[in-house]
Amino acid sequence: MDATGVLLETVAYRDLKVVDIAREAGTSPATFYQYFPDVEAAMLAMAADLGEAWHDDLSKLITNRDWEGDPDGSAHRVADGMLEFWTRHKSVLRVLDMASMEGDLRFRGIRTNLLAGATEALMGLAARRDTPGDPRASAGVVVGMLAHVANHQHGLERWGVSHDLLVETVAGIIRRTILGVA
Amino acid sequence: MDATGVLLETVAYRDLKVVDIAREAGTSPATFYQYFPDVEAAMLAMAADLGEAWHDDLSKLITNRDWEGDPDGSAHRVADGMLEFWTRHKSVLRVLDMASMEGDLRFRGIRTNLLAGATEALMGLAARRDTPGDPRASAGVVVGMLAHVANHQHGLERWGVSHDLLVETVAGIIRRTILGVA
DNA sequence: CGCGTATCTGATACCCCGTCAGGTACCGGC
DNA sequence: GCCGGTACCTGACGGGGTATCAGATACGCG
Repeated sequence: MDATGVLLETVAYRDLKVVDIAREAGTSPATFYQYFPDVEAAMLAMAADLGEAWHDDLSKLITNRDWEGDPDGSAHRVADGMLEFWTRHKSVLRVLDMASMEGDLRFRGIRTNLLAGATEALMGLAARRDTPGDPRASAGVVVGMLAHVANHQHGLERWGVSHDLLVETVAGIIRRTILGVA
Repeated sequence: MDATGVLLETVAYRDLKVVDIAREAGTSPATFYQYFPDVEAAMLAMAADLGEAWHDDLSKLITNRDWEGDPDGSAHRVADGMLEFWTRHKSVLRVLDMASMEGDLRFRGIRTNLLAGATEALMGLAARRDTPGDPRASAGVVVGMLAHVANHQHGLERWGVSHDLLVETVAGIIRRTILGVA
């Protein structure tokens, strides 16, 4: 799995071969097949691990905030934290995202669970503050936006939107959509 | 390219083989290679076609609106139109998205160009109305959000967010982020 | 030392990739 | 009707990745 992660940093998922993973891990392809039936299974395991490890942290990122006293700073902290998390694990999250889009139910389950912590925290926040609009839909869309922006961060920067400006903009949307504060 | 499109509806990009495309097109693999050096090149061509065909339509979707008289309805119309467009071409757009995430500059160029019409239209709208926040960043993030929501529409529906509610929520974010109307 | 268990790997059948030389169809000039 | 040109298609093949299995190797334990 480590070797898979390393290769995924530089190689497109489509071109990720068992032979290369085995070579990177200093072993033979046959050994790989003792642990996983195919590359997809290895990715599934990596995604599951990531979900396990971060489910709680992501929800804490939202709940451990003083939303009443400092809504603006809190929104910033959340935006920044999510972007940072996504950047750190982008290669795995990319595959997770793509497989979910393609309708793979196992990956989608992991993705839903990984984001559930964050989404439910935002949902509760929106409900408690009586923000107009459906809390579930708002939270889901906001989390999705965060994921997408994180994935295309590099593209947006090339297009002339700096990291700070991005955080600023995303924080604004969180504030207005979840907290209902202009 | 038609055969590729058909297969992409049911098969993951990772598992899209030249043999299958050739079979679907009722020809031999060697024929495929007369037109494209590999599967990626075929996808590139399909994405480019899509960009060509929709660049203008997507910007018209935004500019052909009575934003002053009916901001709410206009935002709805835009949200719905983008989601519909994405749904119609989801298989190609999925690949476009993924390749862009993975840093492929050719795909990213096409994606930027495809979205440029819509993004610039929103940018102009935000600038004209003196909406707080950077117009470029706001427009970029909003368009990204639309793309992401469209890609994960099915997942959100499974999670309990109906299509109508999604359009409603997204329209709200457009209204507040671009128009500055609560 | 000897046995059981766990782990690894060389060898292999199969499939897909990408290329080339050589076919086939069509067309315009004679 | 023949003929040469052009465009397009394909069978055949070397190269390489996939997935499997039988057999080798390492290790723990009485």
